[in-house]
Amino acid sequence: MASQAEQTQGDTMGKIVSLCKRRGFIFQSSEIYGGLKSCYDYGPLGAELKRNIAAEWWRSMVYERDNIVGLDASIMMHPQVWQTSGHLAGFSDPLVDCLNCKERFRADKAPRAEPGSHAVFATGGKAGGQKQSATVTAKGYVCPNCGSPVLSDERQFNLMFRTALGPVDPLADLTKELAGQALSAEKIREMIEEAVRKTAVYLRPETAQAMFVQFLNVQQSMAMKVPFGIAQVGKSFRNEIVTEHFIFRSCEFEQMEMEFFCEPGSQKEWLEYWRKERMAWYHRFANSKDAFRLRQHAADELAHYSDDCYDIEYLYPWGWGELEGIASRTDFDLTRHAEASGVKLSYFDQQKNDPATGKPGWRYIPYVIEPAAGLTRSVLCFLADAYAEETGVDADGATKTRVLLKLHPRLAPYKAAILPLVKKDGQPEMAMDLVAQMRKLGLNVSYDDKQSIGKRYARHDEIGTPYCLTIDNDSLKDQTVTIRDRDTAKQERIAVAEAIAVVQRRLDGDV
RNA sequence: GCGGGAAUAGCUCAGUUGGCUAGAGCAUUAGCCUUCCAAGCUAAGGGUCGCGGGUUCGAAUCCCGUUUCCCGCUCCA
Repeated sequence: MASQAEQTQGDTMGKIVSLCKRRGFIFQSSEIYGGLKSCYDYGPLGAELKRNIAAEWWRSMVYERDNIVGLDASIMMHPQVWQTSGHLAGFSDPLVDCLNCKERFRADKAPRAEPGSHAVFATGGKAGGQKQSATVTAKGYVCPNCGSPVLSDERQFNLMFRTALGPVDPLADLTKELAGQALSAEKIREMIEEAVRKTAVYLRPETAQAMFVQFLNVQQSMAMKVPFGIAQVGKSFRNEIVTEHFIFRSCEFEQMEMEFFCEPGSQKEWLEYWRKERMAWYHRFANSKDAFRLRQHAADELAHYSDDCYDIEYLYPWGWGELEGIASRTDFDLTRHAEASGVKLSYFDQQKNDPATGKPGWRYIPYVIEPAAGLTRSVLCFLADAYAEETGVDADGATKTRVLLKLHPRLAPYKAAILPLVKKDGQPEMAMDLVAQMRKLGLNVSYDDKQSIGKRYARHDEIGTPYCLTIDNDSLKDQTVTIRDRDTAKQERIAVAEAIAVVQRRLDGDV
């Protein structure tokens, strides 16, 4: 439910949230029990919208290309995957945040310093900042990055959801062992951690790692030649500290990621290529092209594995926010997994000469460009982009506001609504016959004979149905219908067969 | 995680210093009527006022806790 604050602050977001609930797009999870933080359910129409977005992504990434194939990996993976990727740090080792340079580090690995002494560091943490000094606290260490002693508390901190694989309670034996023993909190913590770790598995915090781990299987089974990509759509889970903006930042979310493996040295041009491709994809389905922008990460903003990165940002109702990250991940992931697993995750190109030796045949670890899009965020983005209000005058001369979702026909839950003008005189029968014809063609259409024709038009405007085909008495005589366009509300009378063709053309046409 | 705000019917909201059986519009359902943009008539269903305690003769209203949402910090491998 939208709050007062949201209503007063510019209530586009509130209106979207309200429409989502009223029209069956998105509900809060477990609402009858008071709701569960940051969890949302996609209702009948939201499920369609999300599926359609994912299907269009898949079509443009996989079906329309020779060199990209799909993957649908398990959400739980071997814990070593997360050890290697670096996601696992923090469960057993307390982490500390530097309040000066924002570095997060392990307390036990930090440089020691005498408590009470003065530590000198640069403000902002990077070269060029002003020199400053502060007293080293009782912690007895400073930030490994900038040397500042101004630090957060030590915290057991991890964004991953941890669970146990196997039905045996990992704490059963430990409980017996601990009962009656007088141990320090640290010791108990350590013992619990050790017991839990034996059966611990994690819900993936990103889908990407599966593409790296299955790199060889995919490459060999499909005889892929570099450059090639592996695409995946699926759920990921992160224990976000702050969840916000409806479905924008939630602990359970859905990603559309593609790892594109290319020759070392070619990453810059591929990054450029994917940046353009992905922006064009959003533009193809959106009304407001200006609401999308590309933002390059600053050098100090880049993740440790990345040598360049762009975000595609969207102008959400509350401001610019991330929609997709397109990162140049170098050979970091494959190299790390190769080292940790002992499996050679490399590629051999017989056509090329090894640049180091000049001899025929080049074995290398591919570089990776990763366009990682948020499917959940795309749902919100396309809803916001489609939301429109038009003020007009109704039949009685009163001012009316028409709410409509100008969704691209490919994304719209229903491709058309088939409406008998009145519920008699054979009109419902003819309408249902038309519905059957269109469903046979694979079109998701809606039959609707509830209430007045005006209300039905309004309802379908609000859920983004691009066309309404209305059956009246003339339809029965000459096999015509009126076809109404959602965005213009204009109607014309055409033959039934032509109406079906119009709907199909918009779907097959210039998307 | 910190600070602030909010929660009354499916939606948007009223509800006075604590006081009658908690209301309205829209939406929903049934019937009638209707030949093109939220029409009309008749009737019906739907709320233990987010949840749990407390104060009181009496709580939607006051107090405490809690859940969820929003805003601002913070965080975001």
